Amino acid sequence: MKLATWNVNSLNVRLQHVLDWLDANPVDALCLQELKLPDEKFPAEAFAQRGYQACWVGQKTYNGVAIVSRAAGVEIQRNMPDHGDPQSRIIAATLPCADGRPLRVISAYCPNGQSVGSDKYAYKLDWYARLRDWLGDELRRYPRLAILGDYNVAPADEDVHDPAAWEGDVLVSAPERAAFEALLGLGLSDTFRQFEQPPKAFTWWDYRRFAFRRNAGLRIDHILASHSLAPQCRSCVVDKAPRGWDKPSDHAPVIAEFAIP
DNA sequence: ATGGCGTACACCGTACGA
Repeated sequence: MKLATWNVNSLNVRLQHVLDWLDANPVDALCLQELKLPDEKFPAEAFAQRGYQACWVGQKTYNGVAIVSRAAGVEIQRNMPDHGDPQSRIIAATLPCADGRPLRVISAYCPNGQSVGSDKYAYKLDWYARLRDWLGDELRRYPRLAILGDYNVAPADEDVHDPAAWEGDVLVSAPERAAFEALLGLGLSDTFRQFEQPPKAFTWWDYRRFAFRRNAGLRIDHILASHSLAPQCRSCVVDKAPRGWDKPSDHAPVIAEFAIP
């Protein structure tokens, strides 16, 4: 069972990249973020032609998340319940597994936060607190759970190309890292760190200043697995290739493989 | 200190991302 996540920075612009990537990487489920399109513009037919189902929650211009999967998802949850928040950042679905135990998959686009101390930063921390509360409920209902997405947090200095330059800045500030750690405290594992990894492994590189060429990136896209799923994780890797394609997303996909049927 | 690049909407400059 292979699960992947990719912030595509507009599915309108990146659809061909996603389809090409799926042809080469036929994962069981791909979580997408930053669709930047309304529900009625989601290209469900393009995925169906390749044997993929999808569920999504869109939004004009901003945000928007989806789960594209071989098997149809059930118990689909769009946004956190009682969220009272117009931003489309969460979708969850239950996928069947051959061993009869369901797998809960969540695609998450966590807020960026703009700058420390801004209104958007306060929204980010509040959103993380709501995510933690709701995830606690989800974990009780679905012990086998994976939450994949763009967390907009680099958890540790080794996830930052230049920790001194980024010190205290948005994406690495102590309150943001604490909010991320609080998710792990629910009983989730950062699957990437379950394995030996090359140094300077990142998932996002700024479009400006040749950041990708200089590998001046951050690791902000993560695959978290519950304690009943994490021991089955066999690998977690970043696929840097699409970041080098023509007109790329600024994020690269992350893929985790699990030893479940 | 700023903007640098890309996307969306459409006010063809401004908001936003990370």
